[in-house]
Amino acid sequence: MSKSARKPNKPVKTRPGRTGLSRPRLIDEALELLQESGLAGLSTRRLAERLKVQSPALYWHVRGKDELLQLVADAICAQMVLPAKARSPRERLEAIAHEYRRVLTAYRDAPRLFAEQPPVGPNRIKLYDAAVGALLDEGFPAADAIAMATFYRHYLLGMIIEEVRDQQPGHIEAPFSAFALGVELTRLGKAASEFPNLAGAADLLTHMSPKKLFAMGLKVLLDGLQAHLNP
Amino acid sequence: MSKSARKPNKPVKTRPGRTGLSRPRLIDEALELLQESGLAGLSTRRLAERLKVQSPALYWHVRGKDELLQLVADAICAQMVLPAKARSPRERLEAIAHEYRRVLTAYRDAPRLFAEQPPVGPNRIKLYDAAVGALLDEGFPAADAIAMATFYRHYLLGMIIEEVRDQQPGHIEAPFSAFALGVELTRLGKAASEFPNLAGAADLLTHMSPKKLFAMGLKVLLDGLQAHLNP
DNA sequence: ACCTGAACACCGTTCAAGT
DNA sequence: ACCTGAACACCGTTCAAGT
Repeated sequence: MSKSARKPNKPVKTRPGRTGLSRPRLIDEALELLQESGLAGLSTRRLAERLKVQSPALYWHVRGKDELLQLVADAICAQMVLPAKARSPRERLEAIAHEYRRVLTAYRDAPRLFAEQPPVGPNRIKLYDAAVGALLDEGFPAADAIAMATFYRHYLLGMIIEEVRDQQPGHIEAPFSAFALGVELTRLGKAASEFPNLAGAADLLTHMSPKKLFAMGLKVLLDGLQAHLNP
Repeated sequence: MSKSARKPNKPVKTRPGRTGLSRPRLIDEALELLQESGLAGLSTRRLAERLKVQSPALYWHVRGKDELLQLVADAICAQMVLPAKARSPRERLEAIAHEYRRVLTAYRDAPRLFAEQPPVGPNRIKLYDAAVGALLDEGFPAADAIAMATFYRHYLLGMIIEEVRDQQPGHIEAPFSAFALGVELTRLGKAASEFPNLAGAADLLTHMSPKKLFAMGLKVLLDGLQAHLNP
């Protein structure tokens, strides 16, 4: 994947002034840059530098940075293995969810990338289509299936964003991680008595694994869908 | 709120070199700038210009841009009216959700701001505490209540983000709006047959109001929570 | 067709210096 | 204590010009 089409030892000089730039190479290198430097480090200029090209060169292959990011997101999405249609709808929805989580946690800042960029591109649409398909097979009327697929997506994305945020070293400000919540509560100082329900929260959060949390949330969502189906 | 502490006609010259800058004034003006120019337009330099101050001056009152954004988010959060504890837990959760939606849709780019910045600050924590409180009263064990509150938050945020994205004029790329999905499907061209389940989706999405969608998603979530409580 | 050079209009932040 | 001036190290993008 990331080790594709690199220049061989003897550079294939197609023509003078030609650098062998291409959309796939852009995407490939952008993915590596994302892994190394995160979303903030993925700038057009740094990407150009990596490709040994002046940054305006990118704009011949890509409309702008947003399109580049959408292409990167779609490339990440391409790695998800969608479940076979033979399996039950609920199993499919679960499988999609876990694939989503698996792939998005594998790439640095991928959850944020997916949340920021609109779901554009064949692979992201394909994923959406798969979710809608499962919901249709579950028995939802078409309009509901589409709505539910949207909920489903946001739910997953939100949970994965939070899970990943906690993993970032130094990024302990998010008070939904055990440690950070404690920090924030003490930072807010004596007013902490205003938050009676969060008193023991910090401790409790320590004992929950992200994977279990994710599975728990998924179950809540799927049960909610089921309830909507059989009122 | 936004019309507070502005300089009167006769500027109160406290001391030479003193500009009357303060944290509340920063937050106030930042909120207005956000309304006018959106999240991308809310830069430290533009904010300084509005306050008739050199941009480094801000750094005496605020640690950096992130802290500023967190303060802004917390100020927005302060406008939410939390439900009385007398009401039933489910009613409270519904009320919180609708307040969340009401306030976040009132401020430009507020949903994105809330998603990007970690939930730090007294008002955001208070909101979190209120949700956890309702869930505890509903009968959840403490650990579950905290987990559920996290799901709840992400769910709401995700749905509101998508709803607002569609409202932005020109920002029609998100294929979860009726129009944009149609655009994207045709953009992907002949491969559209790969997405059998999305065929009529564009039309269906047209007939769903954001408010109804939001309420529907909320019901799904709350039903899911209920199912978790009574298995 | 594909890329460079130069430029434009921005960013967030630091830090010595002023008052 | 509170702010300015100057500077640093960046951004994304446009556009004429080159090959």
